[in-house]
Amino acid sequence: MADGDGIQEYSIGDLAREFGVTTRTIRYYEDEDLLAPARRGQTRVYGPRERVRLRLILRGKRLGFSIAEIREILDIYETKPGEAGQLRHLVAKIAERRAMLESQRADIDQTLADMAKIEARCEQALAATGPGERRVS
Amino acid sequence: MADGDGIQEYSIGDLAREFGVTTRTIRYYEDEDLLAPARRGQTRVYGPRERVRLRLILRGKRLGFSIAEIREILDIYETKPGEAGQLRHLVAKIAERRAMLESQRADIDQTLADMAKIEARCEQALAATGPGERRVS
DNA sequence: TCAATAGTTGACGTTTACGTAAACTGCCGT
DNA sequence: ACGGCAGTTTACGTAAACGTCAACTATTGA
Repeated sequence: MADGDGIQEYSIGDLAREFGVTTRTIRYYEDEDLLAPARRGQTRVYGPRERVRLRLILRGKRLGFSIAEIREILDIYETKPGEAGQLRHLVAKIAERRAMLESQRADIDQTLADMAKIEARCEQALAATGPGERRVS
Repeated sequence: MADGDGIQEYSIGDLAREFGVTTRTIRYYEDEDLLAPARRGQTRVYGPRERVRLRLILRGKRLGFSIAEIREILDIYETKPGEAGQLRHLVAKIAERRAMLESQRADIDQTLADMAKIEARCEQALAATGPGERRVS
C-alpha cells in the first residue's frame, strides 16, 4: 500500500486479501481485460479504479454472471458519454441489464417465498410434535 | 403426453421443448440425481413432480447456483417432516439459503441503483446535447 | 550475506455443465 | 417392408474459470 497515503494504491496481494480471492484469479481477470493495473517496473500496481472494478467483478460473479457478461456490465459503468448515438446505445444496454436483474430478483423473491412457506410448515410441525423441548444452545 | 388426461405425464422431449433445454441437459440432471423419472420400458416418463423439480432446477441455474447447491435446495423443498431433529436441521438450512438469497438480492438492488444513476446521467447528457433530435422509431 | 517473502511469466491440470457423435431399439405411417 | 423419428446408452470433446506447479526476479529484515 501507499506509505504516507497520497493516492491509494494496492499490490495484487493486498486486493487478494481484501476480497478473499487468489492472486491467480486477479491475474486471470487481467488476462480477460477486466482489469488493467499500472506497472511499477514489472510489478502490478492497482489504483482505486481497479479496486472498484474488482469489486464490481466479484459482485457480478456472486450474481452468476459470466466473464463476458461482467465485461459488458463494466463497459456500462465506464462508457464516457461521448456521442449521442453512443448514449442511446448505452441506455439500451442498461435497459437490457435491468431486465435481466429484475427477472433474477423475481426468481429470488419467488424462492424466498417458497422457503418461508416451508419454514412455516416446519415451525408448525415442531410446535405440534414436541412443544416441550427447550432449545439446546 | 397423456391422451385423455388422467394424471399428466411428459416425455423427455416434451419437457425439453417446454423449458427450452436439450434432452441431454435433462438426462444430465438425472445423472446428477436431480431428477428421477419413472420408466415405461426403457423410456423415461416424467410426472408433475419431476416437472416441478426441473422448473426449480432451472430457476436455480438462473440464479447462478451450481448443481450441488441446487441439489441442496431441492432437498429443502422435499424433506418430509419426519423427526424433530430433521426439522431443526431443515430450518437451519432454510435460514442459510435465505441469507444467501437475501445478500444476492442486495447485490442486485445495488446494481440496479447503479444502473439508474448511470441512466440518469445519460438522459441528462442527451437532453443537453441534442434536445431537438426526435426519436427515430 | 542470506533466507524469506512477494512478485512475475509460462504452461499444464482440473472441475463443471453440458455438446456431440455413434450405435442401437421401438414405433408409426405408407 | 421400410424410412423416419424419438428415445436409449456409452463415450469422448469442450469452454469457462480458475488451480497448481516450476522457474525466475526483486526487496527486505536479521
